[in-house]
Amino acid sequence: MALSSMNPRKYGMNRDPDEPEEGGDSLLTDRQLQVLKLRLQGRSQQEIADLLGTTRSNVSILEKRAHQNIGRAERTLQQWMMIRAPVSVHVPAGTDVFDLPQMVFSVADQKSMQLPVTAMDILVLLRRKAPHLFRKRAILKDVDVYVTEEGELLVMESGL
Amino acid sequence: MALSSMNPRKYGMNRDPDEPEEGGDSLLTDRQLQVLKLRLQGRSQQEIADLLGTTRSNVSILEKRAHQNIGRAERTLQQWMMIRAPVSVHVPAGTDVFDLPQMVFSVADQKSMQLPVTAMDILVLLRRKAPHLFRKRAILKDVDVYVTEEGELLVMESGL
DNA sequence: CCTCTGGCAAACAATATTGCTTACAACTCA
DNA sequence: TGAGTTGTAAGCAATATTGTTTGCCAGAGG
Repeated sequence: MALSSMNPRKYGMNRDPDEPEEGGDSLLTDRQLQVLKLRLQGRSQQEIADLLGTTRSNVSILEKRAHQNIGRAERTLQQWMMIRAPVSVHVPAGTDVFDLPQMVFSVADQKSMQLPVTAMDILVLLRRKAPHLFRKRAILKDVDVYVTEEGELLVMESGL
Repeated sequence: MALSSMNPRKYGMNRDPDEPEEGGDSLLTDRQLQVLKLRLQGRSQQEIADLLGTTRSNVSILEKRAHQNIGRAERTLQQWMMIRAPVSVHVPAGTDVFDLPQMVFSVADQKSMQLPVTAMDILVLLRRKAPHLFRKRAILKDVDVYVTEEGELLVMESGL
């Protein structure tokens, strides 16, 4: 049985107007979520199209727009962190990662802020967030490190 | 000089149709970003309204919708991580945090996955992401922990 | 009392986004 | 070669979102 028969939605209807979208919605529509989940289970676009009762091309576009929305969400949070972060440190390529916490703390000190993170937190988090920017103890490219008052960290290649 | 005179946009125009939005856009519109930045500088809504050449109420709504979009972005990424995570562990209240890495690794082992994180990474990351869910070595509420293949972590209160 | 501050509702025009279709192109694998 | 796979473009109807206005309401502080 095609799943679509349980979703007798009109053309172009992608949200329920009865629910006042209280505050708990995301960028991903129901349709996009269905496609993502089935895709993650290894199904082909054609299989999904049959399950959802639509065309293969449509599934392709639903998937594409879903990933677009995920990218938008990521960039939105990065942007928000960047404008909100009281501490931003420019780190030139070649810097020793072990010097990094010191650099962050010194900028925080200048603003008489006390960050809720330890030096080790910084090392662990940065390594995790951008492994491709490190090589052994060296930093490969110029990066900017942002830290919020809550201790969230963001690493970005300089000039992005 | 009011900033608005440099933004001679028509009514309802919130994006430049000439730029094909290559792929680097976020949820926050220019207008929303202006308000957020000025707000973070401590300005009042009325000040900002004067700067941008609009009304105080408008600034209030721009600010509100900006925060709505940030929330949407957060929920989107959480949702994406949840459906994508091959490892999800239910952790009952009262669990010792030091048992947590073991729980995660055992689930990963069951799926014969090798997570690119150490036990310490897990402790550091979870403490950082949800400090309010911990108290000394105990976990306060039932939570679910999700881990992706790339080693990203997410903690969520169970049933949210 | 008044003022400054902020949240929020309803309404509107303009623009953006979505789900969908049809059609064409490119790739891999047998 | 052919089949299975995926990306993508153009276009359409329906819905969502945005910036804006006007107006009302509430707390804080003088």
